[in-house]
Amino acid sequence: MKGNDKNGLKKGPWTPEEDRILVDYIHKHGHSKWKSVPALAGLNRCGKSCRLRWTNYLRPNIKRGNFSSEEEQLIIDLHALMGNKWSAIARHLPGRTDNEVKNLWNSRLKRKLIQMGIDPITHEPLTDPRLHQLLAAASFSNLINNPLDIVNALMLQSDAVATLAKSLHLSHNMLQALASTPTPMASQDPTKACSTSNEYQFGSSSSSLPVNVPNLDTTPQPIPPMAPRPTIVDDHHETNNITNPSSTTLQEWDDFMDGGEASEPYWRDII
DNA sequence: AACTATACCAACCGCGAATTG
DNA sequence: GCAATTCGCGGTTGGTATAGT
Repeated sequence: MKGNDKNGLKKGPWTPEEDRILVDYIHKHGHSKWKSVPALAGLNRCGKSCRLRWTNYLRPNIKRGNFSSEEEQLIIDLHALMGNKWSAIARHLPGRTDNEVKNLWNSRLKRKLIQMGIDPITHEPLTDPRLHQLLAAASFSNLINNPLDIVNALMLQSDAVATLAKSLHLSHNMLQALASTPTPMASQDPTKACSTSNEYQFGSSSSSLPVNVPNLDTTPQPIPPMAPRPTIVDDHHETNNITNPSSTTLQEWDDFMDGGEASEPYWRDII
């Protein structure tokens, strides 16, 4: 039957009635065993489908609607730090699910970064071949319609390439600090290390977003940016910002580097 | 008005980790 | 200690809405 799997379980979109049944059941009995939830609740769904529906849609305190620019910026910052750890990123955005964050990234943020000349995977400036590759893959009609944006992206790149050289220096300092500081943290997954902070702030500039991370219990620790930090700007203002590469937040990275804050002792303190 | 392309989002799938017996 | 089961996560797909031609 269409819409049912081989076990006769229903697949596809949930109906309001199914939602009501699931919510009622979980409110009364909880969900200690997802596998048994559908049978006990009287739903013709698999447990996995119930769990997904609950965590991504029905759970209390889910925040629906558009992401604010602050939330978008935070996702970019966290992605630079954690990579595709959507659940970890979502934990820092109250009311948002990993699925929502992932969808936002794949549908909008990734493209925005590419337009700004930033590699969405590494968060580093795109090299020419990589830029062409991504631009081709993304088929940006708006870029094509506005050749100025391509020029802007390339200008951003030249600005960023200089920054990249400095970031290599930073990496060197980090490695030195790691090598000379025997600590368990050095061998840990940085995402795990991050998730144990109560809060952290990106960069040292005044534009850093204060990131409140609830329900975590260790000492707050400022974490510097791991990569040039692109700032998402409103579409309506994008052109104005981009036409002046020197005014981008890459400058913040420069300041961070030039200020000597990213020296080996700095990283040793962090570690 | 009809068709096509694109963007967005909900849901599914498969895999690895954690838990249980 | 090990196999089976359950859960959580990230990647991907498919449906729908909207914009563009």
